[in-house]
Amino acid sequence: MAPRLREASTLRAAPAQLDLPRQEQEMLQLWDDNGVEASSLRLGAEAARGRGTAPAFVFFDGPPFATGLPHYGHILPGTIKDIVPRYQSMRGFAVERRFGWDCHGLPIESLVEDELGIHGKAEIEAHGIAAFNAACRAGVLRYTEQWRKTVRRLGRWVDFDNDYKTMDPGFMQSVWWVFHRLWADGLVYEGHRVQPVSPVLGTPLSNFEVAQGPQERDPITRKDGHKRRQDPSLTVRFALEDEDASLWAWTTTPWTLPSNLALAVHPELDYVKVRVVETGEVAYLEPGRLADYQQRGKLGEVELLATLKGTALVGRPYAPLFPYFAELREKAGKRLAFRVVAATYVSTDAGTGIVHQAPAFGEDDYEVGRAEGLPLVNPVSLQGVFDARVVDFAGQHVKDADKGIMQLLRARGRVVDQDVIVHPYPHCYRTEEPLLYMALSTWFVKVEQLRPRLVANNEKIHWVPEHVGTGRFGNWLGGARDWNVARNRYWGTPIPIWRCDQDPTDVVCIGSIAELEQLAGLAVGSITDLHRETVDDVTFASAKTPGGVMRRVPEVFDCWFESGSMPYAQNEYPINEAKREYVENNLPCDFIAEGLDQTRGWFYTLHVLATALFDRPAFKHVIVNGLVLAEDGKKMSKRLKNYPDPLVVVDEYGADALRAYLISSAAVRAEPMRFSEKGVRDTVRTVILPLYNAYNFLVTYARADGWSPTAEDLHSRPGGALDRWILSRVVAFVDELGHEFDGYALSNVVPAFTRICDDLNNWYIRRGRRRYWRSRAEGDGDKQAAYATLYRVLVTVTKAMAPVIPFVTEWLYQRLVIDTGLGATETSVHLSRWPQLDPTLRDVALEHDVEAVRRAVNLGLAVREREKIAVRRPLALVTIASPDAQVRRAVLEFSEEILGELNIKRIEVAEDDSALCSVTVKANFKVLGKRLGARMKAVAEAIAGLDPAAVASLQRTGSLAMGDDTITLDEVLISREVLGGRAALAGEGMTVVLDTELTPELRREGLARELVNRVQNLRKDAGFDVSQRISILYETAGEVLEMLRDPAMLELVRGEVLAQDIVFSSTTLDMDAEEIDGIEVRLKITPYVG
RNA sequence: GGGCGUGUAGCUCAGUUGGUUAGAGCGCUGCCCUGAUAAGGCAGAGGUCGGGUGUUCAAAUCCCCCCACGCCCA
Repeated sequence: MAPRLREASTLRAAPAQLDLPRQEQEMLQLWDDNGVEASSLRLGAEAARGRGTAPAFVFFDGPPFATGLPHYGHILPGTIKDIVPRYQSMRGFAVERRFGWDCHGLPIESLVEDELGIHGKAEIEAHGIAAFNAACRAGVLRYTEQWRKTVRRLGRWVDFDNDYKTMDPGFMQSVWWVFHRLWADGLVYEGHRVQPVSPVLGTPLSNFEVAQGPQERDPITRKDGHKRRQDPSLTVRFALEDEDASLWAWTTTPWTLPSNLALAVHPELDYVKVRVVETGEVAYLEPGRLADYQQRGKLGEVELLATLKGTALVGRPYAPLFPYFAELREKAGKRLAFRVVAATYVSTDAGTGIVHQAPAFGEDDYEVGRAEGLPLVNPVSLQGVFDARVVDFAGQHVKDADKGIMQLLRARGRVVDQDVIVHPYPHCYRTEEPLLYMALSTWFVKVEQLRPRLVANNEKIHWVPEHVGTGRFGNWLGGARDWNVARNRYWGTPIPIWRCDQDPTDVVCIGSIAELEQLAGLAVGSITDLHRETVDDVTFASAKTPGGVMRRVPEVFDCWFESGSMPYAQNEYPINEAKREYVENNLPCDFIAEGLDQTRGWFYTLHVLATALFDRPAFKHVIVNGLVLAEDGKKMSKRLKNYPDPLVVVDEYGADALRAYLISSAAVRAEPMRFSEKGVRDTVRTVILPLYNAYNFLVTYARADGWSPTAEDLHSRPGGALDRWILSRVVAFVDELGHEFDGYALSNVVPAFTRICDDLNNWYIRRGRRRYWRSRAEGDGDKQAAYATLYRVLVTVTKAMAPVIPFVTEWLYQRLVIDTGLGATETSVHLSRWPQLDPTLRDVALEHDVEAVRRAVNLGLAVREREKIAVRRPLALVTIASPDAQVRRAVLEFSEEILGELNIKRIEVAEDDSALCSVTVKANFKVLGKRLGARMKAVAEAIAGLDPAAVASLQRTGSLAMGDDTITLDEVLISREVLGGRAALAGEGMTVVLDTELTPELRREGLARELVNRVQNLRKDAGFDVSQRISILYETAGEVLEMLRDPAMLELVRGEVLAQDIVFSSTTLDMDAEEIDGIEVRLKITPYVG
């Protein structure tokens, strides 16, 4: 097949100046102008509505909080969330990609509180829930335009127009449906949880809010903690009722003592009964703690009366410190409170080893109380004020009451020791006042009961990396606790539970708007929103309690409950009948991707709800990414400004480079990565430019030759070894890439790409260069094969990489395929199909051959380096010796490449290298160790000491008797070392020897090549086009002058540098002075004007 | 305090079921090549494999302890 030459090429000229960010902007414009993104997204949306023909690949996008700006923590998962759907689209699937917004919750409420200048329950309610929520609604989407801009600029295709918002009534109604289903299945109950309360705000705080509070680094342990504060350190005696002795207990919160209901001991620990010599008091406590009190001078001499295990104390009754709850002492004739209980959390780090229990005021206390059947006594309001039951301190703030409580106890002789302690303690993030922990009523989902199903369903999920699923997530599921889904907040989906004002046990759960309208006697369609300001006022008559009015409980949902409901709620399931089937058919979804921090967040809530509702996992494949840290290894911080703005980075280096950089990092394997701008810059050089350069080469010569690609060029089967080799490599590359994409192993993609670029640029093009320069002979089939193969390789690699680097691949595709009219019907690489190559193009043996050849070349170049012989200087002969027949064949097949790379005239191959090398033999530990075990050491020494004759025999016959053993050839490793005094090197499977003898002819040619080099440098400096013909004026002397008088050499120089004439001149002044082997050469080159 | 992960060259990371002299890319230094490249090639320097024990003929790899860092939980 002859190339069609001398016509104008259909390939557009490459731009003089490469400007990747500008090209990306042009591609964005192109996608907009041609509706490319929209068309890809439309396919997915159609599949979601049950229309369209392509099968659906279902992707769920986790909703970010709409109150922050996008940063690298979003860009990394965003890139992953773009690559996979792009790949699946090219594979022929329709991928719906709806962006989601997490609109509810504390972040926006906090912002609005700041903006309105109001804080806490009382102020918000005074302001009005309707007004407060209106402010949240108005403010929550403030950054959506910036998100859209950033996401678009990064090349992520996602549907913003058809987005979902957790504050949409349809979404919220589905959340109600989800909760109602759980309710109907008996998975919801009302219970208590000990929560931190900010008394000034009068509200419980979330963990998130607690973490916003003051954080100090402990000067000694260097651990981050809460703010340090001074608290009382009080040791109190509790009088036993069955013995004239007391139990000593320690507390830093005297205000919890009025609510004391029990004392806890560790059942396994030893306790002592002692008599204090000074006072005669008999007391129980843990001996190590006793010693501590003595050491600190708090206690004098004691007399040991007995030693006993904690279990021996369990059940013993003591007198209540205060009378307030004394009636709880017994219930139905059985001791209920004021007794010793066992608890394994009791430690000997501080206190007495006997721990005061107030079940309402501590997590551990609460659990112990629950296990022991103790009642829950909480005489403290959310404002931190004692109620009437604590008669002596009623109306006082608990922290203020501490002093009075201590005075009272001291007056009654109950205080063993009073001191102060400085310790870290959580404080309110707004008021900086200490938080109080107290048990509050809330609503729970019974997750503990679901554990076995959660674990079983997790086994169906493909986690990347695997250990997150088996380790972190799996462990978390195995120990999952019941989920507190209620929050005492305002801007959220209200919990749809209505309770009777007469009978608190009379409750109903509402599952839809229609149901509520019907119960409340409202017109169908009259409720158009579900936020608190709308539904809090909806009441109806109790069905059970005559005269009772049903009112909604005040709480809203944890916003994680909403995001976990996203698979159903984004499609308004099950109310929206049009999408019902789609939702049901596509559970679990195919793919999600988020950060490691979502293990307890979105991953978990999706999984819990999918298991509870459908007993299925929520997703099939998940990629978990790690945290993106700043270059200094610290968290990225706006305040520290320790990272560059993403949009600035993109404007400087392009989104492709940023994407390729992120996707190649450890962060796609859930490990933390350090972001560095330099890393992005290097990615331009090592990833983007190699592909562009290969393209640039093709275009340069195709245009010079007037070559244009045809559709056949994408299917031809070239005969030449070099062409067959690169096609084989491309087949391998596409296979590898497809395998990585299919396995969601994105971190391997870019390394595979750089390998194929290396093969293409540094071997295929480099070795094939001259095929493109030859004269424009008609009927030059090899030239056509060269163009066609290079073209095909570029198109294939471009398509294969399109999901990862969508801009430069589109730019190339437009030039390679669309411009040349070969684009079939699609207008974008992203609407084309993933490359599918004929697998018979793969030739593994050929790939091995080229590896051996490249090894031989490297050895040859290393010899030249060592011998200090420049590659420019031709040599006469290279000998490659190898016992491997395959290597020898490969060397002969590619002798032209070897000779060209090494600049040598002739090649010889040899089988026997024994004259060149000494052979050393070593045991192959891996093979032999398995067989010999402990005898390994001795045999290895014997093998190392074998004489050359024995080694030769082993090589010849394949085995050798050694004492009692017989070793075989594959049980040893033979290495070669070139004998001294030769220009040779031995490598894996071969020895390369150079003949360094220089004949006068070789010497002359070397000088000619030097001259060519000087002229080429001048051409480049002058900026001449590669096909520009030139005239040369020169002045020189000696050997160089002699060389130029040799017609053959003159011709060589002329041909290499495209010189029309080479003329000696001693007159021109503005010549460049060069030097070759100490001889001055003065040169002037000018464009040839024919 | 618990769970999970990480610790290997100046930097970013590979390192299979334990097995020869621990590798790659980038960076650095030197040399070289260039009729595409914002390039490329060859070589060199640079490692107590976080520390310590143990198991083994043999440990970066397996056990135990410790240290540091990260995330989540408490």
